[in-house]
Amino acid sequence: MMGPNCPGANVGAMTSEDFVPAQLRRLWGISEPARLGRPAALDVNLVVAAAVEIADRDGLGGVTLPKVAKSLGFTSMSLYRHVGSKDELLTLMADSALGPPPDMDTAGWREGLRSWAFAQRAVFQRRPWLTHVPTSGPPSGPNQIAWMEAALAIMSRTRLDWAHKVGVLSLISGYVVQSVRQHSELAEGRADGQGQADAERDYGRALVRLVDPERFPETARLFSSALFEAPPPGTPDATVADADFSLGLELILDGVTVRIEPGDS
Amino acid sequence: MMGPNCPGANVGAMTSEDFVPAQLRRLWGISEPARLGRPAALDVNLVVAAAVEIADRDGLGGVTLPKVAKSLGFTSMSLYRHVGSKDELLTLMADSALGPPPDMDTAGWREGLRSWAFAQRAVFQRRPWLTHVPTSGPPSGPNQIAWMEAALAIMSRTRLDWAHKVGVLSLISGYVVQSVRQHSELAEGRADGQGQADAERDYGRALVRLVDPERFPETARLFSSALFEAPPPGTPDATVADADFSLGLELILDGVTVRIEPGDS
DNA sequence: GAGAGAAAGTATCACAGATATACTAATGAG
DNA sequence: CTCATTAGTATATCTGTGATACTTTCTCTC
Repeated sequence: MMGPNCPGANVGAMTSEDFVPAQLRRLWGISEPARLGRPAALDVNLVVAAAVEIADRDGLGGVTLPKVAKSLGFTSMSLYRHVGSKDELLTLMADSALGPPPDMDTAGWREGLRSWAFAQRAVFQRRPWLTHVPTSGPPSGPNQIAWMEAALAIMSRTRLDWAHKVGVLSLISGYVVQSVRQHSELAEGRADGQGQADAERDYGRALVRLVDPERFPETARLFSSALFEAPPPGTPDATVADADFSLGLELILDGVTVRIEPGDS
Repeated sequence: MMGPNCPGANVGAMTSEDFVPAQLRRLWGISEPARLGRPAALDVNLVVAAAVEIADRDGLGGVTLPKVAKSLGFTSMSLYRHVGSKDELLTLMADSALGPPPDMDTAGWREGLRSWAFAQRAVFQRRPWLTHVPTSGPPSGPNQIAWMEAALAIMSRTRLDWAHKVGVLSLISGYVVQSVRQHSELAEGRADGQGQADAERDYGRALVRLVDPERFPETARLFSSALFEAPPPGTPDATVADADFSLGLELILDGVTVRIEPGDS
């Protein structure tokens, strides 16, 4: 799991008071520079930046230790000196690529949460691979925490208790992830081959033949409803996607309202 | 992508009227038995069943073509005769493992959707690997369609339009997936090593030292809130998880209520 | 009642990625 | 200067996907 030569792997050397797992130290960028021995030409941030660049270009699947190393002019094994394992690299990439949250309107909780959700969605849309990074633990990177802080700040004037705040936060952030992932996976699925319109038409045609109206009456009605007819040709995909996203988000916010109702804005 | 020897790979041989992609045919179990040549000892269902069994035991990561083949007493390559690619195998597994939806209370939409969500959650909890199968397209397997039908049936007495029905459905189902995945991934993360309590204590200790109250005031308050103190020792994990799940679900249902409000039950 | 030829299953192979182990190289403390 | 310490490398193993080119075992046709 963890390379035997990782700095900080020798945990016993530290006081239990100072103990912060090596992974967390790397996540927060607090590693002692190591004053002895050969100086490092490489460091965590370099490695992570290179990996992120590759992910941006080729998706998460394109990130392999050999490729990252080559893009830096080193061998694969050199990376283990800095990141412990590929899983850890992914975690580091996720926090780094997430970046800090933008300044946000905190006037009203509803507007605040809405803009938080849209901001996060924008980040994920720019880097869809982020939604595919397996969450290997509770949020612990500095940027993840910063986003969390932003959301909590938005809800701070609210009478919600901590459990509700955390619940709302994870509901919304889960929704954002889920919705971006959905879209990006569908887009990927039809990447090689035909265009979106063709793919949808084929899908529809095939399924209409498979979905027996006796067995699946509602679904059959859905497939023959206007929803699956071609949208007016001028409509950009993004507009449709935004509408879908807003629909769910506003629904959630309505739900939140019910909990906050009697209280302040 | 698709094995060169797949039955049905020779698409040109079919009328365009009959055209249903090979993958869909396998998904719906409608492949002509092939009256010529050597009869098959293996078939899609056998392969999929074996793969599901492995996934149940070892997780999705444990599913590899060699292992599946060996468990059936064949070689890896033989599977390509029946499933086209590993990705397709995953899709087939997902639909098969999902199974048909149980009979459900359709009296009131709210109770209906609630029990739909809990039913789906139960399936996912039983097979957490299901939440990790990449969705390679819109729902198209017979079981996926059946679950969709069930949800649409529940909403059929409602005044929601199709766009809203689909929106609500995907919101809820996304929530279920997200929430089960979250839990299973966290559980996995602490699988090797210490128990849950230890892990959480370590997490808390480490983060408390990293989360500067100046920079992250709300988060710091959260960490020192009662929420992170140990729950009464008798409480089973499942109870806590159920409460978390219900919190989000009821919130969503409240949101749905707002859309249905003036209408029927 | 061959034997053509189609489909099932197999044997090998090439390749790629993760990561352990054992090396060589550079550098500052003493 | 020299040696403990740390950085990066070389090499090798193990595992997984999937390509290519067989051999086997059927049925259908002549």
